[in-house]
Amino acid sequence: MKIRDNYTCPLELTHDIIRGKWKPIILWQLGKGAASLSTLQNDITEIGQKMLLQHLGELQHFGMVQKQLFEGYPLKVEYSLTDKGMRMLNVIVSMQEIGIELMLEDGKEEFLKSKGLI
Amino acid sequence: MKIRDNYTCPLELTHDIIRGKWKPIILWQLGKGAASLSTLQNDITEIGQKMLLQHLGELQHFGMVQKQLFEGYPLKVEYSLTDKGMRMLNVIVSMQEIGIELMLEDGKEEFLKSKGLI
DNA sequence: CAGCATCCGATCTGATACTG
DNA sequence: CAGTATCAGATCGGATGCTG
Repeated sequence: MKIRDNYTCPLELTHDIIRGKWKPIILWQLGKGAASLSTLQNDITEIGQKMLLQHLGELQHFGMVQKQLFEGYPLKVEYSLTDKGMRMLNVIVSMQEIGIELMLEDGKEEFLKSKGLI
Repeated sequence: MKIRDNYTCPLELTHDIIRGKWKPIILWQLGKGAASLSTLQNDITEIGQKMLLQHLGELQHFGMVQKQLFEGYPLKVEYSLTDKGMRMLNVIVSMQEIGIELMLEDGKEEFLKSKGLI
């Protein structure tokens, strides 16, 4: 993603941070706790490794996610939310909640039930 | 914007609704009250007419915005938030708030003051 | 004033192949 | 397991000109 170096409005900044097809779901997953690259890739069905790494990198750039490296083989890495990331998670949670509301109003109860969301 | 006809997750739906460079600011502006096309274009500096119309159309598609036509010349149109749009505004407000927090932590007080945001 | 059509460069996404 | 490089197609953003 093209990263700007300044913003004309706070809204624009937040919008950029969660921009991209996979950013919200990555934050959502990390909200459950730290995870390795492969764990994330298993949990987020259909995401490719390249997009996962790219979006993780952008989230690190914005200070939402931190990476911890463990020495030795096999390689081990743990991604987790920073304090900022946890606060950003509030926005993600709001998005999830209103999304559920909208889907309910659109007659998607069955779908939501099948996902265990209601 | 390419519009999907189904979503695998509520978060994905909300993310799509506010996707695009100008959607959050358009919702923000309409949160202040109904507005005409030209009013919006004046208030949102730098947006072009095409993007404004396109994003307004998408917000209407998702039921966030409604359009009221007035008969006679000169033509008059009023865009405003629907009930859903007003609820979505809560997400936008959260985004603005966390954006302000992040900018403060990044030493942007002067900028925010100049905008009257703090 | 409100809105549409077209064209083009910039960006985004994803598949594939390769490295430590 | 974690991460990089490259390439192609889809999408996005914006400038411009035209219509009712």
